[in-house]
Amino acid sequence: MDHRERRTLIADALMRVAAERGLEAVSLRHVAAEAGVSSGMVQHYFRTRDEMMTFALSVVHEHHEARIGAAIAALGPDPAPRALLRTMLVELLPLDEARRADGRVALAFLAYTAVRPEVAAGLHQETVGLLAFLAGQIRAGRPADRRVDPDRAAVGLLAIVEGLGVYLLGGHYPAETALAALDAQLDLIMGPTDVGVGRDRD
Amino acid sequence: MDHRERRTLIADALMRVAAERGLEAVSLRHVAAEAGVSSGMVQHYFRTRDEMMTFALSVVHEHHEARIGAAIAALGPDPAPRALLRTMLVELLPLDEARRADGRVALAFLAYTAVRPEVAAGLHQETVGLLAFLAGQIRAGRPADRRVDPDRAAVGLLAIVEGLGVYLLGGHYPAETALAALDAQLDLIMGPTDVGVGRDRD
DNA sequence: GTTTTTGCATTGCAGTCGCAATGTAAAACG
DNA sequence: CGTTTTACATTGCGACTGCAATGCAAAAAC
Repeated sequence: MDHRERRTLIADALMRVAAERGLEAVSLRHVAAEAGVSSGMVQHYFRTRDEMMTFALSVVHEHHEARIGAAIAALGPDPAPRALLRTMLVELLPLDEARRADGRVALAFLAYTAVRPEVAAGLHQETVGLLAFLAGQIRAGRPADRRVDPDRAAVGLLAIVEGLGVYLLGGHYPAETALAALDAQLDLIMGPTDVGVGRDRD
Repeated sequence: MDHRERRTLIADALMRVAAERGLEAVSLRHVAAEAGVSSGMVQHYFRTRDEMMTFALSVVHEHHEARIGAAIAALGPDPAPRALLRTMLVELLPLDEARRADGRVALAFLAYTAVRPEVAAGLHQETVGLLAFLAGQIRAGRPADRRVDPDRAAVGLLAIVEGLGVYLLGGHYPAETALAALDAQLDLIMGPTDVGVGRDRD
């Protein structure tokens, strides 16, 4: 079993602890117990707690990307921009328990990095990439009569998803409300859809 | 000096600690030191740490409402719905250091309550009230030709502000980007404005 | 073979934590 | 007046923290 794999195993345990009891309950001993290993081993793979946290953050990042990639792949080749966007963004919402767990961890890390700006560089990169992709899809799928700036719309769309995620995690709304809001936003940006989205391009 | 006032004083110190070093640095001793009092006094006013946290959360909530109230009051009587909305929502964005500090605390509490659902009831109430107000303003200010559902639009608008706030706190974008996205969203919901309408501040 | 390195486990330590217990001075009260 | 209550301050304790140090068996290198 190689180094990276072990670290990931530990980071997964960290995320389970964080999802259940919050980041402040993440200690070397708790993580070790959750992973079913000795705390010495955790220390062997991460020399400091911060190193462990940073690595776990990168794992969250990978989960994120993997989820998006899988959702896109499941759409088949050449998906309509609107369908692609919706699929991606819905995937980012914490609608089931698995994504809720990831979401709680991500939220906790958000608060964590807000006070440790030096760790947040990776998150920043991810945001920029996502934004560019969203803007591209909006540009491709927006009807000609709409005067929306794709870049601004992308920022707004991503912010909506983030915000909805936060409110969902807080249990402030049910899933349908969030989905309705997301669809309404897509309508606003890309025009209301008829049946058979994006089939009628010329 | 009365009970409530003392508690608020301590809660303010708590928020300063939380804004600078995160909620995990909030301990009885740190808060006491920051407030310039003995830790025994803190304990006298809050029997447990959780009680202190919960009270501080309610103070954050009050700050929030006070800020919004002041912003609205500053607009004078009978403001245009769009201007009112924009003023309110801009006020919620962490654009200066004071609001950034509040925002960091709010974000930390968000992560905190995500794992302690029993504490989050107050936040829920606030959200519901805000949503109803936003929906009312959208309904009042939306041009007749737009087919937007005010309730969904309100959810979206609030989510955008929350999301933008999160990204601003993370330093992922500059203030102008967030403001541009907010204005673009208001354009989408309420129709594009002519030059000079509510576009000229902050 | 021996030696060195690797991969972990165990132990220990200084520091911090929440919180209870206790002390004390002033205020309120009868 | 004495007594009780309030408003703090101080001390202490057991639990927990990150982390260094050390131990130790197996693998790798020589």
